[in-house]
Amino acid sequence: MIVFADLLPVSEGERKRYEARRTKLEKSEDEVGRACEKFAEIETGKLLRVRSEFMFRAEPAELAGDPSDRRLPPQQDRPPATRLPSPRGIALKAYLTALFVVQSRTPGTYPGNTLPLNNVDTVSWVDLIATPSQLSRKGDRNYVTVRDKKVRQLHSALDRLSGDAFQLVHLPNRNKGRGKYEGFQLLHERGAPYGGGDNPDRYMVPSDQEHLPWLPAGLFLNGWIHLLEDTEIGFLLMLAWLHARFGAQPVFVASDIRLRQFGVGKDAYEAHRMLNRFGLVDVEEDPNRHLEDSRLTGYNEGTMPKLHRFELRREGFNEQAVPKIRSAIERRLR
DNA sequence: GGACTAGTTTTGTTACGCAG
DNA sequence: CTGCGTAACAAAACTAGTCC
Repeated sequence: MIVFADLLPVSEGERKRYEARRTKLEKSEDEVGRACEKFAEIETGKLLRVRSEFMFRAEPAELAGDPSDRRLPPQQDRPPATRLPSPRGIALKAYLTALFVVQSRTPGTYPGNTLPLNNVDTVSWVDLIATPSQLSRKGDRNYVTVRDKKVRQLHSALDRLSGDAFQLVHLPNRNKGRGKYEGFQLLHERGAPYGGGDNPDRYMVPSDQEHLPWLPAGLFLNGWIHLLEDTEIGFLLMLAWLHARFGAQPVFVASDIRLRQFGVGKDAYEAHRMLNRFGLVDVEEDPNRHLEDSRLTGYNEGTMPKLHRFELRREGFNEQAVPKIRSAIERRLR
């Protein structure tokens, strides 16, 4: 694959970011492989379908302060897909993973949760996640295993997902002395209402008639979910929504909609470059971008915007994430 | 106005050890 | 298995530039 950005020299900061990412890849690698094997042992959906409310809010969020700042609306005003990301949390990944697993059930039903959280005798939720966690030991005893760390990360993610701020998960055993996370139940993708209040609906497997944004099963089966950053997943979900709305053609978003309805800020928007390197997104520059006219007229006038256009490369997910990401990084650092 | 880059600050999860 | 306090840390968020 030819990536023209590869011809530009690598700056020091960029080199550092790529090296950090490679280190993380190396730490995660084995776990990713194991998770892929476990996915193969259970029933999952044929692809990941996500209801619109998860990544898009129909009613644009208010922007505080000077609108020309192009700042993101505050966390609580963004849709779940862009509110969930956190420095080292796995809440977004855990929720999407649960959706994917549960979508193997009959459409139109409220799916039960049949997997244990952590049981060595059978495939468990903890087997389906992979993180860069390493075995740590003090002297030669008293060590914390990778599995223990993953269980904690999962607990923390479920705490966050079930909190008032999100309401994407219900913990029926919350008040039990032990096993408070066992049997967690999914709630509707909209999560907590923007104005406050409760999310009353349990998660229902979408019917085949519902026309929903979707991502390929390879996101999970080939290990991408563990290795993409939350911002990159958020960007992919935005593209999936745009394709659901506008069909299989290059899509673009005006910044006002990107910020107020998708909650995708400048940094998350930059994710497109990495995703392009990984072969997951095609990027097309607007041919009219360098027109003399520097004044921008409204997007609704049918004028050509000077925006990049994107297209999901869904076939990209058919590749194994680990070697693909590694080669993209190597190619850049060479 | 938008794409893009670099550098800095903020954020809040995670790691960790230990205790119950 | 669960809870707690602390510190480390990575990613997000922000600031401030350039260029067209």
